[in-house]
Amino acid sequence: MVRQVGYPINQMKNERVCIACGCRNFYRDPVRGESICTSCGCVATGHELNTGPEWRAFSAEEWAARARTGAPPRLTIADKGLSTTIGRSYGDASRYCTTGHGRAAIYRMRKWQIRSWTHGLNLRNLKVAFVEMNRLSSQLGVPSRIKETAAFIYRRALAKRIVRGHSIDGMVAASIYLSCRVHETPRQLDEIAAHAKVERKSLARCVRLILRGADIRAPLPSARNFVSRISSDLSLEGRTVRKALSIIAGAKKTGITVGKHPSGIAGASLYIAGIVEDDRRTQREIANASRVTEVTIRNRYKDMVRKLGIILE
DNA sequence: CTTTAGACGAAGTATTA
DNA sequence: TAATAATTCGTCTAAAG
Repeated sequence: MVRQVGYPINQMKNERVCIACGCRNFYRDPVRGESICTSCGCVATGHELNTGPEWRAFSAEEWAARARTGAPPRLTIADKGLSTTIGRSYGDASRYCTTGHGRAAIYRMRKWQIRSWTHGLNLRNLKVAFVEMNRLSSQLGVPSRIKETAAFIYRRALAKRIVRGHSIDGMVAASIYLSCRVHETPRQLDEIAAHAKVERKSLARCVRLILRGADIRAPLPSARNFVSRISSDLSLEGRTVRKALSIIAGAKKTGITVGKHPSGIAGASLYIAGIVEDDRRTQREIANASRVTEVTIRNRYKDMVRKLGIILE
């Protein structure tokens, strides 16, 4: 279950062609609802986000329960309205994982879900947790698809007895953080901690606990995932974005990115790309948008320029 | 005055003994 | 558990534009 939640079918089918270069390689930024062409860097405001439900249903009754035409999910029926149920048919809506590993994974998912249902104690915990999850999600502006995954992660953590002895709020925040990573639109710990009811430090501890104990595989945040957010904050040109992405790709090949802060890499790449493409921003601007310090931007960009042999001006 | 460069120690993280 | 290495961050100083 490397990717237990895929994009909805209708989004996958809804492939679009870049107006500028004709390719189909869009990098989506659901936070802003924009798609950015990875070939030419042009930004297309995404209609696809609203063409269908952002959530995924694991079963037919789930689909019916979630449809927006009905009453909004109520917390008083937390075991129905807000819970994610995995149906018995093996195979999920995005048609991944229909045999072998995936099948076993879905079986495991289902087992843990049922286990967490049946404990009445957990229900009370879930009610409290979902209140915070809704609050934090809307404050952070995460799409509901990510919120659903976060709920799933939290339920699993609860089922595996990881929450016990730690603050619910911290675990909720950690679930959202991990969910963002699963969906390849990572947020930074600081960003989430700023709106959560816990310190960054304990949030990080919760994240580690879940990662270790709950068998959640969230890909490490990649610098690429931060580029679109930073660049649109700074209104950088498309060609600059594209340049930055190619710098990142080059840097990854040489292996100088491992162990470094991804948004630092992203910021430094955009800084370099800005100079190269004559679409320059100051280190301070880049640092603010990247949510790292100027020092980090400097160190990273010096490193990249030296190791990649980029000539500036 | 603003931007950039670089040095220092503090703090948090990951790995190893 | 303790020690170690590598990293980011905040602050400070200095130079260049």
